[in-house]
Amino acid sequence: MVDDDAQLLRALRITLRAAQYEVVTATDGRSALREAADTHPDVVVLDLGLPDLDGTEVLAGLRPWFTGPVLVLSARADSQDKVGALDAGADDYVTKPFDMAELLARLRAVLRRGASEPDEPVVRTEHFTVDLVARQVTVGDTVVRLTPTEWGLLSELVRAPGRLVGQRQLLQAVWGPAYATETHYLRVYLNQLRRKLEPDPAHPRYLHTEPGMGYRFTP
Amino acid sequence: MVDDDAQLLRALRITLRAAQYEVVTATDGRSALREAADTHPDVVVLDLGLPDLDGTEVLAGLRPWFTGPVLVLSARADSQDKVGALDAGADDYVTKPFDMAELLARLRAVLRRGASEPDEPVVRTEHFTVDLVARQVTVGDTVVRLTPTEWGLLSELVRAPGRLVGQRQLLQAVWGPAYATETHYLRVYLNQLRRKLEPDPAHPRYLHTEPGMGYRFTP
DNA sequence: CCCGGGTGTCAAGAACGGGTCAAGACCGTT
DNA sequence: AACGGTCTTGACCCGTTCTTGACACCCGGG
Repeated sequence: MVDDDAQLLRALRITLRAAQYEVVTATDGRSALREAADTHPDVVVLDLGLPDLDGTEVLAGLRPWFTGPVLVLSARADSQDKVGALDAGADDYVTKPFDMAELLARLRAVLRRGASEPDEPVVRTEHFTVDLVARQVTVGDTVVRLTPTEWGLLSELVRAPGRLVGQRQLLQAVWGPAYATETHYLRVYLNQLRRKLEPDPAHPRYLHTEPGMGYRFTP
Repeated sequence: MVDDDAQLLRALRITLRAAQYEVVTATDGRSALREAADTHPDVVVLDLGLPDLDGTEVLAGLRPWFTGPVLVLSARADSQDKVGALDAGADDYVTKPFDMAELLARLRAVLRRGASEPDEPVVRTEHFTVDLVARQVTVGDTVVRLTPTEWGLLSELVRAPGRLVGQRQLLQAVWGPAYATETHYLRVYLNQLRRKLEPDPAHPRYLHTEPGMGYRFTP
């Protein structure tokens, strides 16, 4: 739970405890990010109005590696704000003041969607490591520079280790919904990624192609 | 999209079409359930105020088999109603009147979470395993590559363990409605699947033929 | 005994999708 | 205005996959 209002924090903590949740709190953005990285929570409840960082910045800091649900609280009811937060990675947006029973129900709803994988901020293989938080890739001991597009593609694949990611899904995530059929882009950029990361780019060991379906990162 | 207000339905359809969604509509609960079963949508937007069935009844009819997200619309802002709908399996709850941009953002948010399946997504037999989420098939210890068509066929069969799946149903699901009579395809691809999966392809143990009817996967 | 519907099996050409390279378009910076 | 990096687009070759046709088989009924 991240909120700068100690009053509200206390009330929430009591209610959530009573509902059998374990609660960790933070009152500003920086400590929120630190706590999240330390405790690996199942869900984050985040107030947008924080003293140090903007709420969306916290969201942006969380999202590269945190795959669990984030429920945003905010005093602002403007739909601009809602769209911004949701597109920044929030799973739900509740405006203050809110009904406690509704918040709990929404928490149950987002948690129901599976708290599946344990989140790892850093993905390692024998040949390279991908640091989702620092946005940095290391091959052997040397840091490799990736372009924004290359990074977007790689992080999308690396976040689903072993799972097949459909080409449509990749295109929509990296380029946007309008590019869902531009499969050519994928070939070009996968090629570049393999040349930068694979020990033998011609015979990929980590970034596999599943013809007609998509691509798969195999750790 | 399920709503009895034709006006709203039309507006939504236009907006969603523009955003590259394919839209199927229904104006009452019963036809909504029928359409959903026929078209297997990725997401359902459901108005709670319907002429025939109560919205929660539709939700209850959907949830036993529909694993995708359901976004509920309602004129009622009471938090009792919200809690009820969310606990009945809704993924989000939006009160009318709503801002279109917000609805789209919430749609993106629930779709981003993907079609996570609550039931066991891995089907195992003594000789091979089918991981429906990772889209991977393993025979013994080795991973077997399937073509898109082979995978489509296999997943359709494996999703109904022990049950007979009609030829027409298979063809429509994998090749599309226009191919409902091309039973030859089934023979060719079942043959390939058996050669890849069965211990003795000539005497299938898992992928059985029911002459004149269809095929059956027996775990 | 033959016949016909439905099935299993094989193979070949066509169609498709993928890898690769490089030139041009685009963008922000200097 | 020039520059560097990045993204988009086009062209080519290649392997795979899909489609289609041919033929053998099994099994019941005439």
